[in-house]
Amino acid sequence: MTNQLDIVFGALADPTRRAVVEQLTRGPAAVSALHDGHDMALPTFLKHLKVLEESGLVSSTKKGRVRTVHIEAAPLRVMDDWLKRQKDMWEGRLDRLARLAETLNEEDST
Amino acid sequence: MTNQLDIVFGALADPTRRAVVEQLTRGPAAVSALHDGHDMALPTFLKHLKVLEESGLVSSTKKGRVRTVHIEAAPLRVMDDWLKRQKDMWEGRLDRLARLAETLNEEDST
DNA sequence: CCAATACTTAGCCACATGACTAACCAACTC
DNA sequence: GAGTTGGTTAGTCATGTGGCTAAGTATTGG
Repeated sequence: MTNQLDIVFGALADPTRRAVVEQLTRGPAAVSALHDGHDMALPTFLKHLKVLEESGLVSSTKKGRVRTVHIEAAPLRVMDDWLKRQKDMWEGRLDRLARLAETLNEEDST
Repeated sequence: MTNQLDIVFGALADPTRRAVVEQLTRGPAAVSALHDGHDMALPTFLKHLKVLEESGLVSSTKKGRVRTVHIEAAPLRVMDDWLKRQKDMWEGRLDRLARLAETLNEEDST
């Protein structure tokens, strides 16, 4: 039962990978350009890219010897939806509590 | 450089822990109540709770022998902000691209 | 006070993850 | 066509993660 959310949240639970996503929101980039500024060996970096790609957060195409990577919006939306659901449920509960408190208050003063 | 986002995303990259968060949006609950329905040994489950608590997503208080767990909104907001930033940047870029395309089109037809 | 309840601690194990080096392949460039 | 550039594959290693059992502590109910 390995949910897509597992993989997407997991992919973003790493500063290198989040940095790549942030960078890609400014436009597609080649692997080596993305690698610049990250102080780690290229194969290590490539593994991070692979994790991102398998999560669906990113896709890539190769032309000649250059692989270009671009961001994909869908998984971000899936996460956003999940977060929104939790927020709505939580706030709904707070509302109900507030109403309940008021009801009790009224009964108290009558 | 271990960011809070690392820990929060990491905490939610597990179905058991997400289920706990979902359950807690419906109100606080005792450890054993949360454990019900999760097919794993209690110590294992407790480790998940510890991860959630260390991420700040959840806090708990003990009264007598019962520990009650409640959700905390702040970390969810931090994540939401990060996601929103990415979305805004990404959509901003798409807008700029669209404008650019139009400009090129005009130049094309003049 | 004895037993059941509700965690808690300790210790073990298998597998996943993030890092590295070394060596390789495939395309441009001169 | 020889060398450089851009990426890939393979293999190793240390540490982290998620699971377990067994045994312990501290309330609470009878």
